[in-house]
Amino acid sequence: MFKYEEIARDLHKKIIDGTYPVKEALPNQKELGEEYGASRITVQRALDILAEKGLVFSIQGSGTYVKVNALVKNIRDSRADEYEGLTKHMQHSDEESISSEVLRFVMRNPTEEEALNLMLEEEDFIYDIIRLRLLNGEEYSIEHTLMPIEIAPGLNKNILLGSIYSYLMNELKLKIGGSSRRITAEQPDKYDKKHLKCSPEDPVLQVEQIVYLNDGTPFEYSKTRHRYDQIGIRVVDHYES
Amino acid sequence: MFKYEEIARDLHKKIIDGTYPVKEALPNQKELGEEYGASRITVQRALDILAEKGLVFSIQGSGTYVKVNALVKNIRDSRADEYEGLTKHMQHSDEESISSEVLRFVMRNPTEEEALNLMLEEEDFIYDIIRLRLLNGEEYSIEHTLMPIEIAPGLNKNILLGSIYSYLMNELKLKIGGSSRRITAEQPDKYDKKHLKCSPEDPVLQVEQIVYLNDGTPFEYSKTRHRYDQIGIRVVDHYES
DNA sequence: AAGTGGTCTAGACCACGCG
DNA sequence: GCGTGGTCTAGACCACTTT
Repeated sequence: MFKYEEIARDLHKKIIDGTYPVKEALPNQKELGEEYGASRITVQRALDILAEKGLVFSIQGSGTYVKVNALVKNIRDSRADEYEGLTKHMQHSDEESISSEVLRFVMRNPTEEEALNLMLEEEDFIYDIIRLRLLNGEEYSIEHTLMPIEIAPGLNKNILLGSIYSYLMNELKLKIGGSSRRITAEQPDKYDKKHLKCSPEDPVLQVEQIVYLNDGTPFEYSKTRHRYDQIGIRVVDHYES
Repeated sequence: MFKYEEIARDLHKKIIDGTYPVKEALPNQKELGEEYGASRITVQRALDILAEKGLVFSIQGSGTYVKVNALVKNIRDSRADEYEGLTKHMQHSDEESISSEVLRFVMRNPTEEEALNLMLEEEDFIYDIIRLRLLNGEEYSIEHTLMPIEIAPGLNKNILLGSIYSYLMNELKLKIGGSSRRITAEQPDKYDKKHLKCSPEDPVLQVEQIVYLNDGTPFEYSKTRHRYDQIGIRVVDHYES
């Protein structure tokens, strides 16, 4: 725990408990430095963190102020973030149970387009996985996942029944660096009708994504189709002034 | 233009032109400092910017490396960002023309839920605006926008025919601080069928959003419904290691 | 043990908002 | 003009990786 983190955490706390009320200015950087026994630069780093979280904003020549929606942010503190299929979303609520049904699990060569997306050659091998995801036993989404074998050797059906991600992160110690997603509404195809029990009028919310490791290597190209009445996707942005 | 920005820009250029190839380490911070006549801290700030953009990553004790997807990022350099209706998206392509049809433009009090979302009292007044957006004369989306009168006085039908945002930013000098969106797929309702010419099987991609000013004041609560075959929403994330 | 990035300081100057 | 935040420096120590 570094000093700038401690300061940020303490300021965050004081914003929530009302010590520094909404719309009001914080003490200036020099004063905060004295209060925490830190240099002004270190205080600035702490304030940068709070600005990143959307809690405060600074005006040069004037001061640093608490945003009027700072207390709302506290309810759901996140940036445009975490999608990664279903598993993580649900881990908060204990009541809900997730299970998977593996509809396909094969290895093959990628098509030209797939090779491009995963930065592979067409001679390389990938897993081709289709899973039906169930929430409390109810059809929820179909995940079609392509993954280079080289990155995730030893994938097996047992892992597919749980979370691929926790295998990659906890067992293989891979670090996820980011993702690029495209979200669309689609008409249901025959698989959606069969497995998600969609009627022809039930739209599907599709998330097409490429997920990258920390060093930028793409390791997953997937399309997930959700029943429209089961999910929405939340995105929170902060623009820098 | 600050020194750390110049350094970041120059390094960015050198990554793109191959001076610093993908997967390779950059010179260390001390050397970069000497090269640019800057202190190590300043170099670090420049590297932070590149890391934020997803171009490089650092390993303590080892070095700073170019991400293997750095060159791809260059194609579309953006964070999870800019949605704001239609206007901005399209301003790149000169061929396309956007027009609007104002279906509703009234003032009224907010409901309890709307007041909550816009941080208003139920006695305050809001604009209630519905616009049909056309791309090259073709139905594209329906935007339903609620906006506090106090923040955007003087809104008129002429402005609605163009971009509300450019009025707010250029005329009223407001600064946008961020947004919170929820993206869902929906069945078409009767308005979608009428104005977007949706058949009962044509899904709608809905974006519900609250947009905030720089100081955190919510100034727009809107729901935009798009024809599913006209748009997808792109989201790009970077996770901090 | 040597080299690298991460944190931190004290002090300086500048740009900007505000009265 | 004063006070504020924004940038920048030189130098220090620490944590970590690599050899």
